[in-house]
Amino acid sequence: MSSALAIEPFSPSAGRRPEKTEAILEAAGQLFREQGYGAVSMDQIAREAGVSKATVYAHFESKDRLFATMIQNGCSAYAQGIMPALTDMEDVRAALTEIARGIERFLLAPKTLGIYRVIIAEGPRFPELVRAFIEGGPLPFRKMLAEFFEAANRRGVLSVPNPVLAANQLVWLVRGPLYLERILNLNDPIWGQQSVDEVVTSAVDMIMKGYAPDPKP
Amino acid sequence: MSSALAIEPFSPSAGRRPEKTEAILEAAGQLFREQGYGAVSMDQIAREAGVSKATVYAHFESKDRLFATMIQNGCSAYAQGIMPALTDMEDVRAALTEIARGIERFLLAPKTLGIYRVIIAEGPRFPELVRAFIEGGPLPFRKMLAEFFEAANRRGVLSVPNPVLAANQLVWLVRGPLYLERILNLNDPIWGQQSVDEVVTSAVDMIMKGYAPDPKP
DNA sequence: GTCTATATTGTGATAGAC
DNA sequence: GTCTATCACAATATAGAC
Repeated sequence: MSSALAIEPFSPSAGRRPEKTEAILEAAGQLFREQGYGAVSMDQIAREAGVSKATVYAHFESKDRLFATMIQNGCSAYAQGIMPALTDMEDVRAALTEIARGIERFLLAPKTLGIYRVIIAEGPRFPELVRAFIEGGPLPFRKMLAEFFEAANRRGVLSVPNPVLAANQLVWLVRGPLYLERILNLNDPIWGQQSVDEVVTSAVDMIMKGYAPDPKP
Repeated sequence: MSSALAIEPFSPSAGRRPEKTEAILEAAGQLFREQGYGAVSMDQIAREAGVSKATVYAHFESKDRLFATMIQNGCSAYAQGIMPALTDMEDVRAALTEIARGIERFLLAPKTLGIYRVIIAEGPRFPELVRAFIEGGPLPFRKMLAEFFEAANRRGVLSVPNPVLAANQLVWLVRGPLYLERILNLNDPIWGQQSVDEVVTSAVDMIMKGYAPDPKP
């Protein structure tokens, strides 16, 4: 219920077994992502982690803090999982396609969506956690993407007046058409007639055409 | 906890005061949208609606059913709120801009986002409710948009190979860049340098360029 | 630190008077 | 139908033995 959450686990990890911390964190992460914060009890987490409830409380001061730590873990994975997408930039279309595939692979993965689901659900109750999440994941990625567009702009291979906006557009051209059915956990597609490949290809196409450099006058 | 939820309130509304039903529904809606399902108690709802808890149970069989009815209410508003966007179609750019503004106005409004927040949060626990939500809101709107693109395609003013995909792209080109900061209830913008007008204008531009008809050979 | 057993508070739901 | 008062239970959190 406290609204001031520190980020780290207990400060001095005196004597606590790191393997148990890990097990608890993993169990909590899976359960929270699958069922949400309110639907998961500390008993379930303890059972799933193979420890007693008292042990959970020995490692994490409260359910809130356990939740916060779990989200932080997800942010690290987030940043690391998508960064290596930017390698070459000779062929813009190829680079964009590579990035788009990275977006699909990571931003629409079940684990990532699980984190989004719970952050969206509990965000209003954990404002500073939301802030940390944004700055640990979406923001650095968006910055990186914007820099890509700026570079392309400087080279004259694209004409991008607002790189930040372009970054968001690329992200959502890929993520958007598949977002609802995935974040809502629907088994069969809502709209039909949209393969992942088509979404990716069309998104890249859209960016290429929308930001094509002006023809020489 | 039951997973089989009928949609309507109690079947025969024998003697129950509709004004109280309305008050309960409104209070529940506001609380659920603001705080989520798990964080809101029946006591709060009763207090906010100005009735006793027993009265709430006289009108709605359970918390689940109250939740379901509230979501259904939102779907009606959803469908009605965005449909009138399609009036003229002489000027495609003007029509698209009109639609884009409608998307911004409705899909990013606090009330709509509140419904999305709670549907995303509790979706896994209420599969048939999610289904009803999709079919009551997003799906008919997407169909309507797809028909617009088909018509534009037939007239030759746009060249749209996959109208359903194009519909999703337009929706998310407008919604995406503003989505995170709004659904997470952030007071100040995350990315900066993105006005609503710029997002709308750029989205329409993107669609126009991406689906411009081929020049005559 | 880790366990079993327990204290305590919250909540969903109901019984009975009017 | 609507209220007050209450039940039954589940969940967070802790005490005390080892």
